[in-house]
Amino acid sequence: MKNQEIAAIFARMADMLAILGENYHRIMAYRRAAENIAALSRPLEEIWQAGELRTIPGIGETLAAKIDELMRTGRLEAYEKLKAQVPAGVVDMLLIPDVGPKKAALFWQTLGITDIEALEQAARDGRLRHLPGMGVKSEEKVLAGIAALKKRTGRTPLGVAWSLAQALLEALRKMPEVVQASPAGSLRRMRDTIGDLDLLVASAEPEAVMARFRELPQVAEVLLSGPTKTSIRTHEGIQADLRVVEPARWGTALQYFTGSQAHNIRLRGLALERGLSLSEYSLKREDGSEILCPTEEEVYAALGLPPIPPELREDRGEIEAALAGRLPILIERSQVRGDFQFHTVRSDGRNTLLEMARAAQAAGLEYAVVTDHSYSLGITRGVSAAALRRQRAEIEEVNRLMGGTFRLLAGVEVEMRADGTLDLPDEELAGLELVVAAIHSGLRGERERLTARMLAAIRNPHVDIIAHPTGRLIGEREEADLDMEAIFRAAAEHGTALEINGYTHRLDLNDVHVRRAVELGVTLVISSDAHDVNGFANLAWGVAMARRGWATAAQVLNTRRAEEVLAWARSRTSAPS
DNA sequence: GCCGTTTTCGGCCCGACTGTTTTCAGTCG
Repeated sequence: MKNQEIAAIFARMADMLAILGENYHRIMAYRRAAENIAALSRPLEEIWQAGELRTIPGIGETLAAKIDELMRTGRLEAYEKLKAQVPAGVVDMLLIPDVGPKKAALFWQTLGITDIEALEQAARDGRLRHLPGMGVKSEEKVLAGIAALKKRTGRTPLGVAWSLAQALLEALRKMPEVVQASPAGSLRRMRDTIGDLDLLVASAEPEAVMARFRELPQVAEVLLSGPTKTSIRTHEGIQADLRVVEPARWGTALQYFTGSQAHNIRLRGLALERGLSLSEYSLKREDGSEILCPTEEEVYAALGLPPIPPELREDRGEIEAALAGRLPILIERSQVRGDFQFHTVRSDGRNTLLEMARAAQAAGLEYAVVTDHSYSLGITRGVSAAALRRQRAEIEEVNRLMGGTFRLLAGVEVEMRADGTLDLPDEELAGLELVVAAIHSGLRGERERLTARMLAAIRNPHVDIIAHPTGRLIGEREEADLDMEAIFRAAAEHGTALEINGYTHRLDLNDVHVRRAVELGVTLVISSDAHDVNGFANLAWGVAMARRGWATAAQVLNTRRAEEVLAWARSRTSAPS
């Protein structure tokens, strides 16, 4: 069984236990286990086979036994029992905003409601308002929540959320009462997808800021608003939460509001060990006196920790690494010298080679690899072998025009065909400076064949880089069913680089995959996959995935100069495979 | 259910907002 499947079972069990009114901490234990399993960079099955389940944080004797049962039999008796007790539709009610385990249980136990449709009908009939703790307003909230659930679009890709947030932050920074404004939450941690936009403001006049915020043109609906916290929904249907704090409390507030929740819980535990209570307002001593932290660094320092980059704050070992003085020095966007995938009008891009070269240089790059699609990819206009040779002359011309300040490298995004071969002959590939290989079709294929197709490309000495390895498209297509562990090991063995594609809807490899690739010593490249002159901005999202995967500059090819990259590619092609 | 150079039992992060309530429960992050 896959990590995500087992994590989902434990998360579902936590929901069912909560509805049954079980001990809160027992429920949390299931949730923590689910989160930690979902975040594992290795297959749980491997850890199970090695008998090392108990090394996973949050997995003790009982849960280890449950995982063992799932791995051996494919089912879990305790889970089956819970499913027999709690109707699935009642668990689904937890998806409704403002409906939690207590209310779901109330509707189920008192009115016999066992799915969302029946709940909606009961609310319309005015049957919820008479329940204990309910009223007319709560009944309306249930209806509004069901409506919101029905039109919910899911999570938003980082790059899309980022620009929406920037617009709100710019508006906030223009307000005279605002001292400082920052993204927080998963946005600041640069998760690949974002639920709500979390924004933090420092101001001595929170009510004035809230009033102005509610009136911004981006606001479609005010969901709740108090003196320190306001939630709105934008016209795009995305929720934004604004918190306002005094400037003197900025550090604790930014730390708290950035999360993740799991990271914060660990930090608060560390604080308690030192006789301190950490909240978004301050560190409080046992005598009630407060330590104010205007900066985040002071919060971490007070707990005996170096500053931890937001991208690492997931409780995936960063606290242990920080305590041991072994935090990685993460790659930064400013260290990126080149780009390894972009397209021009020759395939499905919108700009010419020269326009793209100038845009890449304006984005701070020294070089970029031209990677128009090869011929067989039906959905785009691909380049034939002959067109590729003509493009080579164009590249040289553009390089002359750029006057030595910027360099295009001759490459291609060559298609891996279903039979594992590439759709350009070896002699054509040999004439290129860099070869990027990718799969665009048949991604729903069966695991063994698809993996074999990837491995064949990884072993091909002409192939330098595998583009967007899992093929996922956020919100549209799941990752292909691939043996990623085998792919990482083969890439490490053959020195083939794997791409972190920064295109907003790809972000592929994602953070968890990057982490495993880094552990296994795989060489990585970050690509913008730009299809027009604005596309080089995508490099920032690729860098974000690299950082979330604990990648340092040394492991990412983009930090090397063009000549070093070419030397790397030549050494690969000449090496025996 | 997990976890421990304070404990193998007794803890387990902390606070805002809303709505239903005369002091708090539920939800959310």
